[in-house]
Amino acid sequence: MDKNFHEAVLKLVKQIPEGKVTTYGEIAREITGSVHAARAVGQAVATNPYPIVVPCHRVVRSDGDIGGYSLGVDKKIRLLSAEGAEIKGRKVLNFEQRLFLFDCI
DNA sequence: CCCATGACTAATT
DNA sequence: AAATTAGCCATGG
Repeated sequence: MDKNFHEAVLKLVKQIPEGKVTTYGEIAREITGSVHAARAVGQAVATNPYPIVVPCHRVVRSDGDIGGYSLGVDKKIRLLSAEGAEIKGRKVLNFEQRLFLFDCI
């Protein structure tokens, strides 16, 4: 198995500071260089790594939508709210402002 | 190698 | 603003 991709994703996700979020596209661009690899990124985290150990709940969609979560979207919203991120329905408020970008993409 | 699937994205209608 | 289409990538059967 080539865990390289999976591991790379987890590594980046772990770097997301509390209260901040990032998008699947950014992670994809950081690893593969293609923003369209976002699906692959989704697959990587969807296989349920270590919940909470890896803050996968800080990964949202490019348009500010929550996206999904292994433990349920509700749990994701809960966690984000607990970190100070306001959630409206399925969207993150001021999401672009809380967006955490990796070192010079 | 081919096919189907998914926590995606961008563009179009 | 919501729904559809098309593109792109890794994984598993």
